[in-house]
Amino acid sequence: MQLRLFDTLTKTKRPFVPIDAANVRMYVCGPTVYDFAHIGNARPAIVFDVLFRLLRHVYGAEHVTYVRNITDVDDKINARAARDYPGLPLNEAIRKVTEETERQFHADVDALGCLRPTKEPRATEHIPEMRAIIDRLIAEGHAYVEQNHVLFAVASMPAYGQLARRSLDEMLAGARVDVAPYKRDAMDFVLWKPSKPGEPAWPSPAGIAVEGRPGWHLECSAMAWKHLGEEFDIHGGGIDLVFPHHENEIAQSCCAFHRDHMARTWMHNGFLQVEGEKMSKSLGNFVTIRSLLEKWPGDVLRHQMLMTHYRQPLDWTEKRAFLAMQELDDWATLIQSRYNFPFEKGLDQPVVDALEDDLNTPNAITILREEYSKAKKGDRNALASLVAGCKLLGFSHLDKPGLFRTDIVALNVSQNTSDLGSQLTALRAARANSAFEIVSSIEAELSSRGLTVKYEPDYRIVLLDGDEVAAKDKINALIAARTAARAQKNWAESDRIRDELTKMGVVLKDGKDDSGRPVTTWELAR
RNA sequence: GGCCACGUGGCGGAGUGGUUACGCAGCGGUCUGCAAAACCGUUUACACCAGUUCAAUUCUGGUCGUGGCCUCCA
Repeated sequence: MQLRLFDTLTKTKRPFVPIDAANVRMYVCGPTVYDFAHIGNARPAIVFDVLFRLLRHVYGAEHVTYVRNITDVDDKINARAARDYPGLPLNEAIRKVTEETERQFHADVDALGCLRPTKEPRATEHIPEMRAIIDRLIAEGHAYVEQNHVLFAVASMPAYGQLARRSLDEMLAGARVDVAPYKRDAMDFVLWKPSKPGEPAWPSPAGIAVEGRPGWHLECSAMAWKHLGEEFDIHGGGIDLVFPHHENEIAQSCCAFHRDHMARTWMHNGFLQVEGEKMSKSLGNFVTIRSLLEKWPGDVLRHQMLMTHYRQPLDWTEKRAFLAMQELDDWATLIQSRYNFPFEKGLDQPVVDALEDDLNTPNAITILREEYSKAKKGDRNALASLVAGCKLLGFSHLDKPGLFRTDIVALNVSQNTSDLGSQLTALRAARANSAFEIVSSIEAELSSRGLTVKYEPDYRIVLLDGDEVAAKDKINALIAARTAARAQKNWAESDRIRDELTKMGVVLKDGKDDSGRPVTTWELAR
């Protein structure tokens, strides 16, 4: 099957043909580094990571270049720097803010299982490229200088508005913003603007006396040009970037380089809501990736994202996260019990086919469910396909036992085990993400309740309010007593013992071994 | 106000001009002393109204609802 992608510019799903199959080039708009990334930011990171993995699979890992920029010059960064480091010179404070935020961003997307892009250019390292683009645009009448600003003249580009599918007339009719006095046309946008005193500043283009800094849209044109060339294959980002950001990138790059296209394919992921509401600071539901990673393993958040097609709207809910965790837990439990890592054969073509159909991850997951079902019945090939498919989708912790499971042993029945469940979930996620401060704080709280946390070699976490060996002995003794009672058909005693174990958080499963003899196994309640 | 998406069974979520999506939950069954687990089977759907068509959940128009962009928020 041939890779097909939906292109926002033409609004069609069509075969993807790279300009150069030996170097497939993709650009995705990255974060502006001034604050923790929120769950909405996680969506493009994960979506385009899957595309990156797919492209690497199809064209070879060494034949794909994925560039995701870091915007490190921005008004909000300046404001944050001034707020957080009032004592420092602004430029130094800005550096602290951007470095810290970038570090945090990387930790977050790493935990979500995203591969690092091939290149992560920073805007401030591409001022010469931006200046070069500005010079070209001015020389050719696509941009003009006015009151120390450089502005792009949208009237100079007939195709302006093509991506967003709105004409200049429509935009002017719908405009709700006062037009800045230095603009010739209401829709003209800033390529360069003067810096305020103390702000980051670079020498301005000819005709401007004061130093200045670039406009946001220009940064991406410059970085894409530098690292991917004048024209490349795929440009991605959130759907809210279509206008004006991507529209303006197209205007800048196409006019500067005399190209009909900046990118051959434009891809946009749908918007994300949280618990049915728009995420906003004013509503108090601004959810950071970091805060979710304290409760859920990164793979669970990834699975939850991929359950929905990337172009659909997605509602992030706790309930859905739980579904995602339950399914991954089932898969991981099966894989760990039967699979010898690192065995990496058996990638299932239907999974690849699903992804090649405009990144249809929900269908890919459906196929993995079929493989899971077959693997449960002993099909080794299906098991290998499940593992390989999970790997292609970027699930990175399915080989770590117990990662998704909550294990409780509360020997003292007075403990409230339902509360312990959420504590253990948080503890497990924190360990998975190396958030050791959080681990310590949870351990301390549990300790204050007289509970000891034990980390089993098989990654299970066991909570004890007594001696561990004694706990297991007690469980085994109770099971043995129950087995004896059952042998004598003393059902009352058998059920009494089972109830006692249930109160301890131990769930019994009666089965038979290979030779047909009755065997009772137990697991800890979820 | 202008432009653009989305609206599928209890929940999540694909897809298609006529044919079982799938997962969770539910229900029934098998197995179990009972229960749990496991396995098998299975009910419920395409927001509303009109149109095109032999046939529409799928195409077209309208209505309602939700959301996005037009304010350097993915």
